[in-house]
Amino acid sequence: MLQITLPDGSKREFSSPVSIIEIAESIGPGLAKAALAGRVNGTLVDTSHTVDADTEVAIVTERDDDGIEVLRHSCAHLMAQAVQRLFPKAQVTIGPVIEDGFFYDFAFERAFTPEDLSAIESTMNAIVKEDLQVERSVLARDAAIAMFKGMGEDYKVEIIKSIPGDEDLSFYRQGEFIDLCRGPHVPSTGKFKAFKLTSVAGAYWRGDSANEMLQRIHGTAWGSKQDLKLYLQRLEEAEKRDHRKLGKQLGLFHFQEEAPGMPFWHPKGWTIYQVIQGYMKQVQQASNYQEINTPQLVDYSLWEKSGHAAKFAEEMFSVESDNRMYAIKPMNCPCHIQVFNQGLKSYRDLPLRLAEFGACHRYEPSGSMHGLMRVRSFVQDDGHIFCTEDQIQSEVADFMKLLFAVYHDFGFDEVMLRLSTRPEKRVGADELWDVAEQSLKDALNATALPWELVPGEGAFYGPKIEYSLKDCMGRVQQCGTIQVDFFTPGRLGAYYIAEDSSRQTPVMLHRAVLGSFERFIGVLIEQYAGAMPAWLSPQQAMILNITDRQSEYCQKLEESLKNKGFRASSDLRNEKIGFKIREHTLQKIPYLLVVGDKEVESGTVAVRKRGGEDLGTMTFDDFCNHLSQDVARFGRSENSPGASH
RNA sequence: GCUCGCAUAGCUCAGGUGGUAGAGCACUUCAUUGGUAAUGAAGAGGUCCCCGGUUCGACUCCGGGUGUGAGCACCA
Repeated sequence: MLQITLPDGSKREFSSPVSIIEIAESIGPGLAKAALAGRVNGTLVDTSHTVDADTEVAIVTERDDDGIEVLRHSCAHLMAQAVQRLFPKAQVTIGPVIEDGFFYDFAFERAFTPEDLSAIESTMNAIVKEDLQVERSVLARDAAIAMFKGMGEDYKVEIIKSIPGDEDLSFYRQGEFIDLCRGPHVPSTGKFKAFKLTSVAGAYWRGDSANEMLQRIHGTAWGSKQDLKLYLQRLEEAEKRDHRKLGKQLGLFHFQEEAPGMPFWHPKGWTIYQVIQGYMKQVQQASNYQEINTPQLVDYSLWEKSGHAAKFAEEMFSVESDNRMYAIKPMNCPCHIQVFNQGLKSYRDLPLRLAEFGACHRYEPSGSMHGLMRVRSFVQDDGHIFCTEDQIQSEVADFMKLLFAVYHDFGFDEVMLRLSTRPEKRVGADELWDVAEQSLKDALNATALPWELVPGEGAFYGPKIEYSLKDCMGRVQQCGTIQVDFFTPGRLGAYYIAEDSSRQTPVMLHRAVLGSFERFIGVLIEQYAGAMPAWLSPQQAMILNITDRQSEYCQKLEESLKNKGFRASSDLRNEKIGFKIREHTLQKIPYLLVVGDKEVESGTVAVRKRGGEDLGTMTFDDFCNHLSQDVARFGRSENSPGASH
């Protein structure tokens, strides 16, 4: 007797070993039809999987996240099958599930075209109609290699050879198509209801740019047509929030051919920039940073000493003048050490915190540039803390507190934390790396927040914590960072006099909260879809007259608002009020003040918000109070607690 | 940097088998002074990204650049 426990706690008995699909059938034909996979003691399996012991079993359908995942993975196989039907010469490589979809990489003599994509999609639909059974089988490594060799699938052979161990490998066959795969997969190709191929692009074999380029086809798959539609709508919405598009529409900045990757900031965009910078100045002052400023051009020899030239020469802009080579600074740290080095430092001076809104230039690879998110000229809210080893812990903790308070003010409460550890190419002794990595781990664990370990991704001089926000397309944008560096200060001759009057090398913490103003503003634009919170809005209030009779009154209002420190202007054009409201609403100005004869007479303003909400008529003072409160709230949501700094 | 695509008015975009181009919005002028998302009329506006080649003739075809988009690689 076999006892199966279902997720609701109910138990079913079977007289002999039983498959997942049979269990589903015993519950109901509807469930059997919907079954995509099973979960046995938490492990996902095919519906054909046989259970031969007392255990917990769940039937996985499209309503399960796991079910969708299986569906997407199987959809990648479906696509590969279609590709090989249409293009028998195409070789398959890998086809994993990703967020919202899947991709599959093919080796083919030419690139796939959009026309190819629709042909592939049609063939996929045909295969769905054929409702082919998906069958799992197991082969020994040697047999598997022989099989793929016979099929001319060189990449699969290479994949198998690179799989460690010598266990047997599982395969999935549907019709004429067979693929190496761990599974599980849907029971038949008839299970797909909603999928779409979205794009084709190049991708390197094994993610290595030294290798040949494959053709990657991206697709998305969902449990229902409705879900697919919602997903496509979500993509469209995200596109409308694209900061590049909004930057143009709202007149914030532009790029042009003569300065690739270097933004030209317009008055409105620069206002946002300046407000953020002013805010950061205050925050850093309150946290005992001292602001400095260092040169834009520095002799190349300094970058050689620091080790940057050896690693980043290709990405540095340089200038020759009077037979001397300068680099346009790609980063600020070596310069900050020069400031530290002026005058003899005592242990009593530590921790010494230097901050700079440092303009940097890097020759980023052309294909990596992306609006404001990745640029060649940018300004970091950079800071370096010179301290002793004992002080690392508390400095990192203080920095994290500062960072979360700032993000909270900007309306970001979800932050992704990652710890990147020693890379292959690095400087310094491993014992020091041990200390540096451990201190960051301790700091992360002290927060009780989840964090991800990314081995090998640290800077060449030290490990780092990265703080990332998501942009509207779901792309993760790294903003803040803190890095522990035991090496650069020593390379550049920094030292302090310790208690025992010995010379000691300080530890340097590199840190940035926003990362760069450029990227952070890009993320903000997308977060708010261009409708910046009042404190950041380039224009906070626009005064609109209805006829020329109110012009003088409007100008007085504008002046009063400006005197109170608000960013206000008036639109006195001879246009209808509906026209002006439309225009300024599209420009996402938070408050529109409508003034007609009635308002002039009573000394009031009629207040309309950019979302269309009518706050009614109020006195000028009441409006000023309202706006003040809105500005003081920063980007924090209405009911969230106040700032902690 | 790599693969593929794209580049036409200030903006968003049409367009043509190779005979130098159009719309809407914006802009300018005139009329209109209108109470919460587009008043009407007229006018002006283009080296069709750049450099070569083919051709009687190139915005269109070919080659090479540059910029840009998606993805990959890179990211101090």
